Amino acid sequence: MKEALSEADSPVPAPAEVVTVDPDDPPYESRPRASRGDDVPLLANVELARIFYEIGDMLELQGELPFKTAAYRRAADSIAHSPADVATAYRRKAPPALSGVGKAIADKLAELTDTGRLRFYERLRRDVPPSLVTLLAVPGLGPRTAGDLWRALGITSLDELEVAARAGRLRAVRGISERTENKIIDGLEQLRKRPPRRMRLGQASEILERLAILLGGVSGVRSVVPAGSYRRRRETVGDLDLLVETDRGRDLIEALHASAAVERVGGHGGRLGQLRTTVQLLRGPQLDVMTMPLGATGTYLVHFTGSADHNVRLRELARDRGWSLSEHGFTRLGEDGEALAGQGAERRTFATEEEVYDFLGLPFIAPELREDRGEIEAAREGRLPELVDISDLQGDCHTHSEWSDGSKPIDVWAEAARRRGYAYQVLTDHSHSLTIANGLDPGRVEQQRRIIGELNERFAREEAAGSLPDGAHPSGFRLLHGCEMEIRTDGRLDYDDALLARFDVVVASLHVGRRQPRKQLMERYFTALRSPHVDIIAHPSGRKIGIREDLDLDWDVFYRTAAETGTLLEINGSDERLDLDDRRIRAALEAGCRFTVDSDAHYMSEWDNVIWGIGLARRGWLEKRHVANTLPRDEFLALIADKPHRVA
DNA sequence: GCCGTTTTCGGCCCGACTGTTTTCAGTCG
Repeated sequence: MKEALSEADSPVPAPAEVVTVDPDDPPYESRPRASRGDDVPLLANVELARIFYEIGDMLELQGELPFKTAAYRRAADSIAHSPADVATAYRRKAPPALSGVGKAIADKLAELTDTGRLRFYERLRRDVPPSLVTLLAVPGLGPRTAGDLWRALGITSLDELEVAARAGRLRAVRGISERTENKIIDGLEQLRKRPPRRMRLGQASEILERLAILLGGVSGVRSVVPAGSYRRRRETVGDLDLLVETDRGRDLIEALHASAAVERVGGHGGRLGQLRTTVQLLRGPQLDVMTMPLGATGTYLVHFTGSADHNVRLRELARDRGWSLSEHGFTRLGEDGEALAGQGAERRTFATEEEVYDFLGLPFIAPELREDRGEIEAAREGRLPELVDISDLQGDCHTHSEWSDGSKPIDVWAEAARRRGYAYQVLTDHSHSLTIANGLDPGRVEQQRRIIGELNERFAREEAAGSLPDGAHPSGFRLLHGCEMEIRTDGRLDYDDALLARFDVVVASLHVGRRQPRKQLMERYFTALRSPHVDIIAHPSGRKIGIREDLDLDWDVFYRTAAETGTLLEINGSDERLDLDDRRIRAALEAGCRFTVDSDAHYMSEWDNVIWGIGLARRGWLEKRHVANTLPRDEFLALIADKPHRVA
């Protein structure tokens, strides 16, 4: 079940920081619960989830029943992915219905939010050394063996493990040979050398495209499909997965192994005409390649796209209908509930994913939704969203020219955007207080406006004369004058109202003073949200994945204020931002917010960031009507002009 | 520990690979 662990979205503080045990504090049992209450800090969903993941790990190390440990992890998944703020809801005595959370875990959640502590968890941490959990990161070392090593040799940390392994002491434990011992030493070295790092979507895409061209050229190959978390558009990608439809699997595997892109061949095997191999790419990630039989790719695509949790649900559904589901297809279950084996077994395979879902009585579920976050129920009840699509975008509301920190002159952007087929693009150079990005003072804003006006006049003349460039939008193109206005540390906006009123679109954001306390940050955002001129808040959380943490905000209040004032929230498609993230998009949607999906392009190559933005929007269950820049130009401008503009 | 238009008890997802072992358990995706 490392699978479930690695799927946890973002790192959270070490548990030691979450549950504080003060030696001078009277023991919990002696304090009446009511005396704690509101001064207990509320834990974020990821922090709560982390505790339950860890409980699952520790129980497993203790040798607890697998179903019990799995139950804790399922509950942790549910908490981590809940759009509601779980701790706040519990504090308000209105716990949300979370699948996998029954009485026992609900009680633990109540205790945690009420007192900031969990006695069960504290006891476990006394019984099972918390550092033992770190052993599970060693490739090939699972909870069973780690628990055995701890009980037999008292090993509780990576350092102790290494010392014992090098001294040849591990093989004293039953089930561990010299060979296994060496494998553990290898695993430890791998762990040191290559810390597990997930790739950004853009990096994954580049590698996958190259490989798809390589493999697509091998004879017998009919299609190459990237699968796994990349296809689901998770915000970062670990290993890469490629599915190849071919009847000449051996040729394919040989071609891959012979490629200069491959540093090391891990392993390969397969059966039922389906082959697979794992390779280490040169200066790159690990790649799994699986072949699919011609014309029967449906269950393979479903299986290797995942997520693990989604697949579990599908297999349960299959089971209910008397079938066992695997990547190879459906197999009829016998009287005893076991899949029938051998020649006589009834098997079903399908050419497409649509047919696989149909066989299970479900409509097609888009890859971005396959996380077991309610999509199965929604599919069953016919209320899956009609997801927004990249082809719905009519314009981009966040781009930079060389006037601030972008790369090209204004007219070059405008011409290229026109040929790209957009109906509009908003030029949003930085405002003057952001001097590091060469922000524009009011004088330069006026100059910019004149240039944009002249360009648009020329476009209008050309359209009237019927001379549109190749690829142009049928309704023509206009460059809209906007800005990315800094919300200053003292809470003031960077331009005055008179100047702001003259922009077509005002995007506000916050780059400096990120470490201010929550109250101050919220005040700054309130000023922008309540301004009649601010249309969009760009990259609201301010995070950079793996580099910079989120701003400390009261998110529920933020969403509510955005919805009330009709301020749009940006989904920034830059693959190092991806901000808002999918969980926040869903929460904001429930609060009644509306969105834009933007590239934040500084270079033209970054225009395609909207692909990741749309992926994220789809993971957040957004439909076309929720995304403002899917509107035709006139409607978009009317919406912007008329704030508030809430979703009906 | 969770969960139920076949159940409040008895189930709970699938297959491949690996290693240690003579028939299976642990790990992984």
